[in-house]
Amino acid sequence: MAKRAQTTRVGISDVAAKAGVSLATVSRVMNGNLSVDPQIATRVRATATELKYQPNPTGRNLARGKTDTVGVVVPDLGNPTFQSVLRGVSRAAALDGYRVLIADSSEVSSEESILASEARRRCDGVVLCAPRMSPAELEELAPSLYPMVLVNRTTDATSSPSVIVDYGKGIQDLAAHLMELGHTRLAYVAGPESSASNGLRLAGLATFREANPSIEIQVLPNGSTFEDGYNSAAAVLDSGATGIMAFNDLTAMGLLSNLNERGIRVPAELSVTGFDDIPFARYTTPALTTADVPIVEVGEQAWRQMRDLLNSPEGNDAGASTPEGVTRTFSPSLVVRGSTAAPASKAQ
Amino acid sequence: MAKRAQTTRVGISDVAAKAGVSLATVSRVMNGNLSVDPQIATRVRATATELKYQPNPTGRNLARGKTDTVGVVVPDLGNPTFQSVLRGVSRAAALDGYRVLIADSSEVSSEESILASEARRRCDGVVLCAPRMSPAELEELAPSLYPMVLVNRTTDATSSPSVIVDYGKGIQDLAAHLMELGHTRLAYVAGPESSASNGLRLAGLATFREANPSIEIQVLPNGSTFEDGYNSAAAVLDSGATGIMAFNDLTAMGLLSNLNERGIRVPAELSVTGFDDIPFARYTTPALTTADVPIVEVGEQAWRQMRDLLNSPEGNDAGASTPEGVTRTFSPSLVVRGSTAAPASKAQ
DNA sequence: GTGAAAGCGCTAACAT
DNA sequence: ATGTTAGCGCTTTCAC
Repeated sequence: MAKRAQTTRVGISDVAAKAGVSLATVSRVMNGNLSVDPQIATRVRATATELKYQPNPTGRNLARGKTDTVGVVVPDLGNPTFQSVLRGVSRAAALDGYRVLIADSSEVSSEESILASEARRRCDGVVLCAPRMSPAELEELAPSLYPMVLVNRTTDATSSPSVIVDYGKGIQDLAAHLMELGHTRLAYVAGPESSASNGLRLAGLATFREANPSIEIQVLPNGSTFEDGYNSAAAVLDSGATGIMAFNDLTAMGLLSNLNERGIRVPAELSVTGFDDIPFARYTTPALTTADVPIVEVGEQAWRQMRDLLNSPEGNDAGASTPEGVTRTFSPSLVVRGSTAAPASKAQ
Repeated sequence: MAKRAQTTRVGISDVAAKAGVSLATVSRVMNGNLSVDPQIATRVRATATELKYQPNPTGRNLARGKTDTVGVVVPDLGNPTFQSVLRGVSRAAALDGYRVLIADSSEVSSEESILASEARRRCDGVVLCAPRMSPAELEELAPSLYPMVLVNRTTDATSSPSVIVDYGKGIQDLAAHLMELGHTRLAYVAGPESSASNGLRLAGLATFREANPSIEIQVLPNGSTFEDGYNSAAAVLDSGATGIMAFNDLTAMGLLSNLNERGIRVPAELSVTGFDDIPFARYTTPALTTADVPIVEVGEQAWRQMRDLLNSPEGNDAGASTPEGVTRTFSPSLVVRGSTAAPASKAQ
């Protein structure tokens, strides 16, 4: 037990005593239960205010079997994408009276499962961003994490809802844009190989290739940072392509920077596109044509899916078979700015 | 009570029964209490693993009177500064087995106090980032938030520890750098008036002025975004100053962008400095001279202060008078790059 | 070294 | 409409 050297923390019983009612009544009043005499309710509320009584959430949590908290598991809190997802979840959840507990695995993927389970135990559900986790591991983990909402991936194990960004469509839109401009030789400056969203872009390009056999698309292995983009310039120039699709805005900006130093004019000699539409994209010289990814909305939607799960009749216990296999897809939207134009001489 | 339509959640009693010991023993084993016979301990652990038993944190929290969770209150999760503080706290706290609960007031300062109190009740302590909260409100709130650590501000009410960035020193370093370069007419393109860190920069400049009466420093009211910086160009040029200190890197970059469009050469005609040293700062043209703010470290330090408070003999109850009035200050460090140089003709 | 039992602060049957 | 009471799942005295 807890024979604590307690100071003066006000508990529900203090209020009950002072207001001359039972604990249950105080509890009812505090929870807005209408079945309390208005007069008494008022008196109890006054007493609570006077005593500065604030219900202890832990006690409540234990009694109600829920915490009004949702966990958000991310591989890296330094990554703008996950920061935005987190923000989206946090704000949307707050509107429903829920809070967010963070679980940052700091890129240590071996800890991811443990972290996620831990978070799940402390919360009513988990929003999982685990792009690198193997499908097998995810499948094994999924049941114990229910209710769970997946971001940017799906799983068959449990029919957990997913919120995903259609990176494949985004890159296709970009490729189509370049094609329509008259480019016939394109190059994709790829992201990290381990990146799931890079895989999605690659798949999108494969689709595009099939539909447009006349267009050449080279894939140039690269990374995800500004510097990676900067360092890709030589390969880009060697490729002979006139339409360059960078993995994201950051690499596009790095590329732009190097190209500028070399005196290569964009978009006159080379068209360049980014991906994400980060705030800076509009301020590069020239302003960057890119695909806007509504990532905060992804977080908001993830919360909504979670809320539906939490409110579903199935209840929130582990293992149960569940109905909600919903996948919500967000499509990036093409944002045309100054970094793309018709190719210099060639086609068109 | 809770006559729940419970499914098969494994509790401590299940383990106790199956292992043929008492609840207390299982608890002791799970908590690494050495006073348990090694043989029994092993058996209990095996049973726990077999049953996939995981202690319920809520029950633990209630019994122990603590949650192993710290709340981080921020005015805006979209602001890179707070994102970094959050990240610093989260990672440092994780190393000590603590988790982070987010409270994002979404700039609604009227909710800030309530949010902070709410967070405090759910957690063992609170890291408060509330730059706009009035000193009076903070003073009133502080006692009920204990243990609390303040970021970028102090209060006298409770002697809560603070972790602050010395923006005043940073801007003075920048001014001194320009002065040493030979500039005698400086201009500070200010941030938002409501910004506390802007006030700190202003105060730093006042100090600098006193120490260096021969240097002229104009203050040009402005904002905090890239666009604000862009739009400040006219005023900057009108000022006649040759050394320009922007509120932060973003506004510096906006200014740079406009200056570039006008064909004004930096640093040949005008020297420009930023503040923060965001990752992009090194990639502008020319690369930005700025003051690096170790903001993630601020978050980490905030956690350490919190940990000290949590471990202090005073215990973590409200109202108690406490010893720790420690303020930890981080000084920005000057980062000289290409955007500053000796003035064209004038002095030197 | 181990178990029995008393809580931690609250909610929710159930009875009145 | 209100009170009584039995828990929620765990920790921790206290006695053995």
